[in-house]
Amino acid sequence: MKRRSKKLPLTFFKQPADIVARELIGKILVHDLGTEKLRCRIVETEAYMGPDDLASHSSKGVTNRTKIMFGPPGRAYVYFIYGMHEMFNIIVGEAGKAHAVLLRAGEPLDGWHANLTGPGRLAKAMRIDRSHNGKEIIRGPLHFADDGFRPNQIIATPRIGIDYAKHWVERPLRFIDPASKHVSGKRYKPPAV
DNA sequence: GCATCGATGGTG
DNA sequence: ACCATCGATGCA
Repeated sequence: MKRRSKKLPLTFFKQPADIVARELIGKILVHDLGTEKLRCRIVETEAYMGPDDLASHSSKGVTNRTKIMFGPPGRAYVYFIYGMHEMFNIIVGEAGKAHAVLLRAGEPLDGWHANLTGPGRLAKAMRIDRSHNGKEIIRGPLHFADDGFRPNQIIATPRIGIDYAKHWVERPLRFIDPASKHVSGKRYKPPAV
């Protein structure tokens, strides 16, 4: 049976990035394309804590690329990297603080067969690209929902691929559902039983 | 299973 | 000259 789900309100996204990143684990990302509705369970996120965070693009200040990060929460920040991948973030926190949450992995729902393990694959499978950059993603076809599911456990680890970020490298700002088989990376192994 | 490498283009 | 990645390749 399918649980009833509710859209997450804007107030949810006004919290700091580390809070939102943790709370998004177990929630649902929805992209309504009209002909079909793509849904996945979020199992991995990362928090980027604003200009002081040396891993965050916002640490470069306001540029053409990062200006969206300094705007109001609830909008998408989608950027292109390594010549082939689009990364999907949501701007959170107070406007101007440039907090953001990167969506790193999800589990396909509704019998959908897709690989959403890793940020590039998640964005591609969910059909999110640079055309969504700056778009409001609370009430529109792209939004987040809560169906009442709660992971048994949520674990924080260091973030992936930010070795240049000095003392921010080891900060536990990556959040995962360790029970999911769709988490990316190799930094966390569940303890052997 | 794990390590290494190259694709490929936006960015400052 | 990098880079919030991924898939292929080599070797075990």
